[in-house]
Parts: sequence; C-alpha cells; structure tokens
Amino acid sequence: MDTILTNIKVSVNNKLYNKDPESSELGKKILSNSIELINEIGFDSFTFKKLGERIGSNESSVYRYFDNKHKLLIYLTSWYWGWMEYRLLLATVSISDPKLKLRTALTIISDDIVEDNGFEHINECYLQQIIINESSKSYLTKEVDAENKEGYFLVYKRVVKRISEMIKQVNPDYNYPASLASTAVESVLHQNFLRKHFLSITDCNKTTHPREFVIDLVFNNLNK
Amino acid sequence: MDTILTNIKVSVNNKLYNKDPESSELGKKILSNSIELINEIGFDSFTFKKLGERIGSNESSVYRYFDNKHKLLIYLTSWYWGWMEYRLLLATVSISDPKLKLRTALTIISDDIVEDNGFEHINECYLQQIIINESSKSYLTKEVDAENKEGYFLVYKRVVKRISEMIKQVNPDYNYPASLASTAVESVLHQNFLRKHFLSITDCNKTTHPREFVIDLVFNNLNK
DNA sequence: TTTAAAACAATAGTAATACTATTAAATTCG
DNA sequence: CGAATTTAATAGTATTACTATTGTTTTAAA
Repeated sequence: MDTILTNIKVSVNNKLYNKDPESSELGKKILSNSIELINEIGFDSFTFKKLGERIGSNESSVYRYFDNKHKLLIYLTSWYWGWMEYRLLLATVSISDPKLKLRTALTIISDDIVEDNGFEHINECYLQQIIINESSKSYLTKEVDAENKEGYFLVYKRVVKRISEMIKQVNPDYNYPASLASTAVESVLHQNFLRKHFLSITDCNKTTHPREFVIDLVFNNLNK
Repeated sequence: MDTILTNIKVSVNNKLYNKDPESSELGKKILSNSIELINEIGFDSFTFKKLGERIGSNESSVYRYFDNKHKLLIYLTSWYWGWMEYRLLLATVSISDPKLKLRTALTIISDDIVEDNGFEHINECYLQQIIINESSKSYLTKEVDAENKEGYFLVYKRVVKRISEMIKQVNPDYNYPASLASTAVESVLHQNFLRKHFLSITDCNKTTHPREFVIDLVFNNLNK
C-alpha cells in the first residue's frame, strides 16, 4: 500500500480553503494539529487561537488557509471520505461477485482505523474519531443547501452512491438502495458512538463489532 | 386525545433547568419562542439575547430558566421524546400482536407532525424539525458522559429500549435488537434530513415516506 | 544582481457571544 | 404592614471570531 500512497493525494474541493494546506509546512502543521486538538477538546471548544498557540504560530496565519473552523471541519470530512473512497475502490475493484463486493465495501467503511499509515500529516485514527463524533455538524446547519450547491459534500455522497450501486447489483428488486446505503454508512458511525457512550441502546461492545451488525442488516434486506 | 392532554404534562429531568419554564408565563414564552426562533435561524445562530429581544424581555431573564442554550436544547429534545413515548404507549398498549405492535410503534416515531394539537406553548411541528436538524448536537459533545450520568438522555434511551423490546417480541432469535432499534430511530430522522437536503442519497421523496423504508428495513431483519 | 511584487506573520484592533454581578422593583407571606 | 423572596433590568467581563494594518521574508523578473 505504501508505494501507492506516496504517489496519490486525496483531493478536496478547493473552495474549502483559501490556500492549499498541503502546499506548505505551516499548512500541514495546521492539518495535523487541528486533528489532534479537535480530538482532545472537541470541535465546539476548538478555536483558531488555540490552534495557533499550539503550532507556535498565530491565529491570523490559520485564517489565511481556512475562512473559519466550519470549513476546516468540512475539509477534514471530505478528506476522510475521499480517502475512504480510495480504500473502497482498491479493495473492491477486482471483485466480480456482487455479494462479496458489497460485503467487502461494508467491511471497509466499518473498519476501525488503528494505524496511522500513509499520509504523513494526517493521522487517520484520530480523523476517524472526529468523523464519528463531529462530522454531522458539518451538514446540520442552515447553510447546508448553499454549501451543497458549492459541492462541499460531493465526496461523501459519492461513497454512499457507490454502495447504493453495489446494493442494486446484489438485488435489483430491492426498493430502497440509496436509503439503505445512507443508513448503513450513518449507522456505522452512530453505533460506534453508542458503544462508547450509550451502551444500553446498542448491541455493539467488546465482542460484537458495528461491522457485524451492519453487514447483517444490509444482507437481511437483500436476501429475500 | 384532547381530554387526556389537558391532564398530562410531559415531565423533563429537573436538572436541565434552574426554574421550571412551565411554571410561569415568561417560562412558557421562552419555550414557545425558542422553538420558533431555533427553527428560523438554526441552533448555531440562536442566542439568549435574540430570544430575549423577541419575547420583549432580556437576556438575563432567560438565564434564570436555563444555564445555557445547550441545556435548553436537551430540554427540548427530552420533551420531544417524552411526548413521543406517551404517544407510543397510547397507540400500542392495547395491541397484543407483536408484529402489529412494532409496526404501530415505528409508524408513530416516523409520523410527520403537521398539526400543533395539545400543548399550548409547544408547537410540535416545529419541535420535530428541530429534532431532525439539531438534536444530534445535544449529545455530540465532550460532556456527553457526564451529562448522561446526570440522566439527561434517559427519555430518549427509554424510547429506543421500548422499541428494542418490541423487536425481541417479534423475533427472540434476532441478534441485534438494541442496535436495530437505535438505527431505526436514527434513520427516521436522517432520512427526513436527506429528503430535504441530499435527495440523491435517499429513496424518500414525495411518493415514498421514511416510514415505509424503516418499516421495511426492520421487518426484513425479523422475518427470516 | 537588483528590484518589484507577492506571500507571510504578527499586532492590534472590532463586534458579537456567553455569560455574571449588582441593583432596583415587584410580589408574597407571616 | 413590613420583611423576605422573587423578578427584571443594567451594566459589566472574558472569550470568540474575525478584519485591517504593517513590517518582514521570499520569489521572480529585468
């Protein structure tokens, strides 16, 4: 995987930033440290001032890269789903059996990322925690329609659509492929949250993984 | 329904407020106007100052009822789920057939509330929109575990558990009753959001209702 | 190699937010 | 009736989320 990774770059809608954070040392520091800091103190308490202090720079330098913390969050979620799409393709492209293909895709999106392997300045484990804990905040806003028009959520929607297509391949007669796909993706994140904070309303725990539930959920709907 | 409603009051964890908003005229104005205002401008832009201006009162008067807008949001979501639990019980208590019971419960939680009937100072239609658009923000915080210990999310969890129990009644052999219940509840809200903002990743639209999808989803998992 | 432009970083600001403390007025209650 | 309590408004503070300005460094062109 490493040899491939050195040549690829996850691309993110360029309207999300003023200056490409991957293009400079400071930009990379902004990415890596914002991921760490958001994980430590949560997105709500996260400010550019705190980030500036942490990277030994200053607030206004961060503003040159991102208009505000909201756009930074959308950048991070876009990066995550862009990376996920890449992993998804890599793992499924050579599979011809529709069921195995779908099962593999669901496994990929529900993988616990435990190793930070590949992109130097992005810690994928921490980023996945941010996706679980904060990513809904990127679209649960009054500006969602305007931002959607700008294409801020394209990558996320593309991942869901790919899974939706795989669902159709397994069972062309199933009535809700898009809804099942979006529910599966959302459910992976939600069940991960629940097993950490609201254990009493999930069956996912030390012995049962969200992956098992979601794969069972999806295939129970398609094998009829 | 009306005769019953005049006698019951949805009860909310009293740690969520400093002074019971149902106990005074100003308190009721705070509830009704905050629901309207959050719907109009979104929770992120909502402030106690704007609310104070709107109700012809002032910021600090609002603070006497709620510590901060976050607690107000949890109050509103608790009220919603308390109300939902009441509707759920009322609709299902007399049903003995497990399948019909579960189907009825799923119908209740995925109902579009279009009429504001019952509680004078709470507009249930607007409140449902707030639940769809904002309620995740009530638990997606760094304080979730502490607040969970205080019992802030009990009512919500109880609703999910009730549905989980109904799932077990339909099929005691199904492995993930709690996860399926929490996914169903979450999915109703999520699909409602998607059909308004991200139409391309849902099958719910003018002709297909989230209710149909969720009922299909749940029963496809139990009828094996 | 010089010089002009551009990019960069820091300082110092501003308006708005999220509260708190104080005080004065109104209400209740013994 | 008077004291105690509750209510409401004013005026404050610290923090946040930026913006404008300025000087400094880097780059790039003549």
